[in-house]
Amino acid sequence: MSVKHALLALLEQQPMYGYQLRAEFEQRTGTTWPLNVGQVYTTLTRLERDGLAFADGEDGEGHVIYRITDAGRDEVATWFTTPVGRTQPPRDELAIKLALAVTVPGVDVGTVIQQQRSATMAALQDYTRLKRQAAAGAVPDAGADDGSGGADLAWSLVLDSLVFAAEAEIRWLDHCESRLRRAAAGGVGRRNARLDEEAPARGAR
Amino acid sequence: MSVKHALLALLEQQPMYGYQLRAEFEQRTGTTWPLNVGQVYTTLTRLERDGLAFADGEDGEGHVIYRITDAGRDEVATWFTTPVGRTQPPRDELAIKLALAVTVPGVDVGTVIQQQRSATMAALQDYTRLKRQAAAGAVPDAGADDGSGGADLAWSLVLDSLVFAAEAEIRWLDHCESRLRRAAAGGVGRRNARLDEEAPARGAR
DNA sequence: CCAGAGCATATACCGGGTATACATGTCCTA
DNA sequence: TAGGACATGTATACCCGGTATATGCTCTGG
Repeated sequence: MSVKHALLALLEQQPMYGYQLRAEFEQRTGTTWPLNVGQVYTTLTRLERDGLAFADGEDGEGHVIYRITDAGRDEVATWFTTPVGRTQPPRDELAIKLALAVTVPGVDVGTVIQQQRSATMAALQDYTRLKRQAAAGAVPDAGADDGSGGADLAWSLVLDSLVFAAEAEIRWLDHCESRLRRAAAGGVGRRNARLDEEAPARGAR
Repeated sequence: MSVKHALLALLEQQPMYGYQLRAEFEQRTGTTWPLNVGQVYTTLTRLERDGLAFADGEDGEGHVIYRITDAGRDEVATWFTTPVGRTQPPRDELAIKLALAVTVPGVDVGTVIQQQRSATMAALQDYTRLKRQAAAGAVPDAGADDGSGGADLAWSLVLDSLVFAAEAEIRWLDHCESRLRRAAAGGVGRRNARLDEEAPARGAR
């Protein structure tokens, strides 16, 4: 639901049309999560259906202008005041992959971990390179108002978020490696982590 | 695509029926990501459509047994050997929320951050509590094979992944707070972060 | 005997996300 | 100046992930 609420928050700031909403969104999140235009319009349709926004005619250039409603303003307020994530974290593909790699025989978990670490470290370098670019491109000192409304700061914070997540991923991979080594050395769970055949038939019932 | 590949990996280990696949999946990921049964069957249908698995009659109890194909085995192999995430990381709702909170006037970013930190720390405590339970429930020393096939180890690693992610989130929130404080003190971007009205009209064109 | 619970399969439905169609306007250039 | 490339702008078709629900079945306890 993040796109829906993000669009609502932008509409709260100012009435806008679809294409403009995409531009504003991407100005704040940069190249991280390019927003497909189609999704903007479908989301706007749903927002109108749910009474959170409505198309309010056209401006001078023929753009369909959307406005937020009072219900929409309430929705934005609750979105900002309600923390996210405590219920069900989104499925983590890497965690699922490793959980399967550990339990399914015939998979070399060590290689999976090593390759993933390399890829994540490469991504980390990309992020730091992007951060350098962003720092260079930013206005060194915009006295009163540079017109960006802090969009470059937001984009920088998003980048930091990716960096922190990638670093945590690498730490977790190291942690998995050492735990697997310990398990292989000790008595418990010395199977898997190497290709050993003949899995016992163990159904659910 | 993580569910699709996870089911394929399970089918590579052994032919199974739908309900059994869900049980095997949840045994490895615990209560983290409960898998809806319906998704299993729709995914199986798609797997059959794409030639990665096929329904191979019934077993004694009348269960529809699915088998993996050679193409499916290839798919699993490439899944395990190809790292994940370098292309487009999944949308992070929290990052989007904060990016919007920073750029949209009238939002108290400090409160958003503080509330989120509290919620994340609560989740962190839940995770460590679950880890204690898992450690207590695990077989202390299963000499040869406890029949779980390392499912408890996988579930424990998944939990660790959640812990690492939550810790990184908290670190990022602290980082955001200090950056915002610095921005508020310095010259650049002293707007936002406080409710100041009268946003200048700045459209995309 | 039957009410409820767990097992098992299947389908309807919605939201997220991508690709694509289509139309307009602008700008560059052969 | 005609035309091609390109950005702007809106809209729709389509697939996949995810949830809820319908429908049987078996087993068990009161």
